[in-house]
Amino acid sequence: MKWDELAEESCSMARTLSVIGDRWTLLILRDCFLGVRRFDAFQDRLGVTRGILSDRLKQLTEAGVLKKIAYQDRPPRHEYKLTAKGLDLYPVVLSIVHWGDRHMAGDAGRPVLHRHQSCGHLFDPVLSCSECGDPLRPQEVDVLPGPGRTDDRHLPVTARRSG
Amino acid sequence: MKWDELAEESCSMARTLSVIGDRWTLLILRDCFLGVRRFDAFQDRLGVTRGILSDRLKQLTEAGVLKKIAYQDRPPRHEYKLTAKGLDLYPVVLSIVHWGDRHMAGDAGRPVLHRHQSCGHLFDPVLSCSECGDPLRPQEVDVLPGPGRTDDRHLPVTARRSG
DNA sequence: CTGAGTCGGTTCTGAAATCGAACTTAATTT
DNA sequence: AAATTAAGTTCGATTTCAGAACCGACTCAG
Repeated sequence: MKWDELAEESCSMARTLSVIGDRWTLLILRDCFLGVRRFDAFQDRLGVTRGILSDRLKQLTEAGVLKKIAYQDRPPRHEYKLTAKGLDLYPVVLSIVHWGDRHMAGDAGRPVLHRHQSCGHLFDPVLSCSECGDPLRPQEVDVLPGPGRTDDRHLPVTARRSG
Repeated sequence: MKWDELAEESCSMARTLSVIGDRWTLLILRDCFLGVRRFDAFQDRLGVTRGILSDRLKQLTEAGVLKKIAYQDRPPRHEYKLTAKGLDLYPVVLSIVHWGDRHMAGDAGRPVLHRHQSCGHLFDPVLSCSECGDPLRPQEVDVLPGPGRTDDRHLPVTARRSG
């Protein structure tokens, strides 16, 4: 399967991965959320080759996750900023960071801490139910066919016993 | 930068991506959460080549995300199951799916729906603060150096003005 | 007891992606 | 005039991936 075929799958995960399912892309997004905006700044921080960086920034821009904003005209220069669509990736990024904090931090502890401005506390992110507010656990979630389903390859195995 | 170097970075995101930062790995994990357990079942559902699948399952097992469990002896056969460490990736997987639901679903709507058993409602996942319970927004989160930090390449740009 | 099928892989070759380094273009600074 | 900055592009060498065939241990049907 190729990257552009991924986007056609009847699965929201596959479609999302067609945009962000690459390690450099996700590291670029991490830096975006940390306030990095310029080509050379990404390159210095990430250590990625310029060719790859150029390609990934173009893809993210075409996908509507980043937008190019000019900050001077002669010579033309611009910076990359997260769109609303890109800002919506915050839960993805923070969930990934949090798993690393819990399971990949060495004895020295986690490399960064997060503080919630509105309550003032250091916190961990928790994924919870929009309806009742309780934390979500995989055993307590049913996966059902939705209106946009075109095949049942991505339903749970327990829901496909008829075939 | 190579994959094994990623694991040494002073950044929880980079460390996590050294384990799951690959599109096939994440699709394998999606299927794990949907109840897929066996090599050929993964191969049928994903359309991945057997060589890649073999490699990724080995990596996930070595990383402690999956464990091999024998279900018969002659010939030796086993299945792959999520460990506790693997189950902790649920917020990552669900956040990715949810972003796809919001931003990549076509006119037909999302391919699958999620129902929370304990409250009975169809829901969206929300990332919230462990301390006050409010939804987290990137503008309201401060990133601070933690005890395990070994350099400041992964701090926000605003926290590095001294250098 | 032969032949097909199952399961969990490995091996092979050509195609594609990535790496590192150098080069380009337009403008400013020394 | 020469160096520097910013945002890329280009190029050859290396690495990874895709697609297909093959393998080994066993079971089952005839």
